[in-house]
Amino acid sequence: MNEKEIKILEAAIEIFAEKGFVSTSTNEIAKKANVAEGTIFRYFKTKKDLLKSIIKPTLVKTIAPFEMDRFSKAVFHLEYETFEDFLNALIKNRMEFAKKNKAVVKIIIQEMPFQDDMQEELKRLFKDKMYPKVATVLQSFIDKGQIKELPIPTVLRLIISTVVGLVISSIVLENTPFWNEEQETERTIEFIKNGLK
Amino acid sequence: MNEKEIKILEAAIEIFAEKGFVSTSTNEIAKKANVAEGTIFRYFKTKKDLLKSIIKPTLVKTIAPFEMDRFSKAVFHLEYETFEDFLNALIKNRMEFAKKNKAVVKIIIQEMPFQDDMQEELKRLFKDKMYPKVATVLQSFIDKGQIKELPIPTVLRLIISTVVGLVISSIVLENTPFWNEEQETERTIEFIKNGLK
Amino acid sequence: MNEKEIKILEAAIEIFAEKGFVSTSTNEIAKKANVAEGTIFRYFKTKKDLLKSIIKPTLVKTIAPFEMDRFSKAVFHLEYETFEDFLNALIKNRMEFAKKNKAVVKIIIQEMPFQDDMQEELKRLFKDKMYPKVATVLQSFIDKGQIKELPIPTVLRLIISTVVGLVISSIVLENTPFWNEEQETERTIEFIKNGLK
Amino acid sequence: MNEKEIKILEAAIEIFAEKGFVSTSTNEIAKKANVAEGTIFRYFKTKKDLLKSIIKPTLVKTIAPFEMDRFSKAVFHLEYETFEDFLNALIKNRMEFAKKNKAVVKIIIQEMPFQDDMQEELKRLFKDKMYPKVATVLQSFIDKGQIKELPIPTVLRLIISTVVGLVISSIVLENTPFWNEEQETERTIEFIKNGLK
DNA sequence: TATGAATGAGACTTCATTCAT
DNA sequence: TATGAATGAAGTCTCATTCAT
Repeated sequence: MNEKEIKILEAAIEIFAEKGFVSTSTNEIAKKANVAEGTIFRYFKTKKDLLKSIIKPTLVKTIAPFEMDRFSKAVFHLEYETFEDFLNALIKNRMEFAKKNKAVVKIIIQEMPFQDDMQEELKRLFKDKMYPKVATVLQSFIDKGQIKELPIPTVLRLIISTVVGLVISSIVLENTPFWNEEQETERTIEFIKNGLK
Repeated sequence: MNEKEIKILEAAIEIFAEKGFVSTSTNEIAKKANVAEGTIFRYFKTKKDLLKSIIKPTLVKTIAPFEMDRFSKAVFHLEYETFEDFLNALIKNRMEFAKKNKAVVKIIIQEMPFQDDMQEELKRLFKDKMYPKVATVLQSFIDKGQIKELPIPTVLRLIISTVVGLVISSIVLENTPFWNEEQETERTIEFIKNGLK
Repeated sequence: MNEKEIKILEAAIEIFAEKGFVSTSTNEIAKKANVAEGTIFRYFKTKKDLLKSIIKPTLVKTIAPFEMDRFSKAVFHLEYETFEDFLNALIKNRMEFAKKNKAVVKIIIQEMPFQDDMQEELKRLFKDKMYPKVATVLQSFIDKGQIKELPIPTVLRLIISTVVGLVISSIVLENTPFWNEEQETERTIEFIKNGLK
Repeated sequence: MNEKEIKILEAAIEIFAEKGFVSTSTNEIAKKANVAEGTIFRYFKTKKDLLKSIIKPTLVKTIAPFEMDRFSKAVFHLEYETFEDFLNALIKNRMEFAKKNKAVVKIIIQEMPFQDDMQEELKRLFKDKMYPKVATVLQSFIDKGQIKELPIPTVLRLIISTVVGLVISSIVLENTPFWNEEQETERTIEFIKNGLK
């Protein structure tokens, strides 16, 4: 990927995250990226296209691990004897990812509700790639009696709510004296584990 | 409040929720409200002002109960012997409110990150009106041994994450066969209760 | 029709005729019309729309007479004993119209080849409204032996070519010493009459 | 002439004819010609220059014959006893040329009204090279009594109108069942001949 | 010689806001 | 009080042209 293209993407990510997609002008992006406004449109057909080019890779990388072997080994390998080990691996991995991609994650959360086409894609990715694998693993823990007998979607909802809450808190409170990330992560894992026991 | 003013607010709420604040034109609002575009600016100095007029009352109503006696009686009265009873009252009350104000809640969630002045106000409201009361109640449950020894902010974060997740699921999945609200509410309460035990 | 709307139309007609549709900027039109650029778009949704609003009425007025009674009386009434009388009425009437609408006629001739939708409409108008009536009249002159036995489309092509040539010459050479309109019109009528005898 | 230059010219002719000069982008031409956009500007200083390079040779070739010996022999040689023979030679020759250069002829007709410099050149060519020769020939037919006593410009206007009408019809209706070229050419010659008798 | 990335002027269009009625 | 025509700033995007490679 071209150097200017990268600079444009970086500038766009930063400003989109700060002011939102619609409130960001291409002129502003160009200035921050140190390119001419026209240059943006050489690399991205439209402004919307630029947004997609930002969101899609991160979306894919968010979901993708669930279908890859290495991650499977890291997170979903059934050798994990306990639900707690699984939660540990899952949360730490996703937390790290979210913090590395803080700005893009913010953009995704904020713009997704207005981007119907991307919503569709996200749903598809989730249903086809992520859900089946996660469901299998969770079911195995239910079978082993480590999680209470609940519908998988309910279990998933509760886990996701809590983890997303953790991620957002971590992003918002990062670098404040109120936030001890390791400790809060431990507590969150404990909370979920007990909540589902 | 004038009839036209109400019609403008209603129209704005509906469109803001659907398309977002920036992507909604005052012309569109005027048409839906059946008033002239100029009329909007008679009641609301600017478009941003209209947004504030929508968000603020709901924000206040979201927080206000925590300082009012009747709600205090309903939710925070220390006569609640158990944490479960408290959670029950809290969640059901907030769920009902969120669903009654679905559109405005959506607007608040989506626009708040970009409205620094309102963020400030929200923080103030939270810190001054809501947090002290909630903290007291939660502390009382900790003292009684119904909740684990954890910092109040952590407890609050975990509860709020889970409840917000419930509210969003309820709004998104409302009227689909996948969603049995009463059941999911019960399960969520159970989850929090056990998670914090 | 509003005064500003008229001023915009007049300005657009003048500049379109001079520089062509694509080479005319809305900014230029606005300046000539003494309105703000945005005002143009209150009255005409797009620039293309403005073009249509210019072309269509003239197109209709060009064709319309052929279906109206008063003009029929003037041009097509079968009381015209001779083909020459008919030609006289036709040519003088159309010449006058073309000169009154010089600029718009120029625009139509120049832009029509690139406006597929209008071409379609023109074809329809011609086939449904104009051709049938003209064909009837021409046939009657053939039957009376005043015109040679030729296919109607051929007759029409020859007449139209010659008349359009006259109109263009008249527009181009107007106000030059080389042009004596009355004389040239007479000669053209004579030319057609003899050519088809 | 370089191979790339030719490919550029060919591509430009095709697209100019289809979409018009202003609506054609150099990028589009480059793609169709299979060259880089910059290459266009190596051979033609500006886009306008490219247009001129297309129009000029055809314009010259349109006029040139009138000053060349071989054509003079073919068309203007005074050995032609009759006006009809002359018309025959003229029309068939010009029809063939127009059809061979259909696209460029279309471009000339459409762009000439907006290109003042080329208009000037065309006028000059016409006045200096074409008119004198044609006038001489036409005068000879008038003298022989084969054409009515009319001013030469008028005669020329009537002939040109009719022939241009024939050429356009031929281009537009080419390959439709409505068009029998040979027949229509004969009828047109007959029309002019009788019209001027 | 040929390329094509980069430019920035300028195109069309939208929209919050004003103000005469 | 209510209107809606008018504004013009600002937005997205296109394109002929340049220039380093």
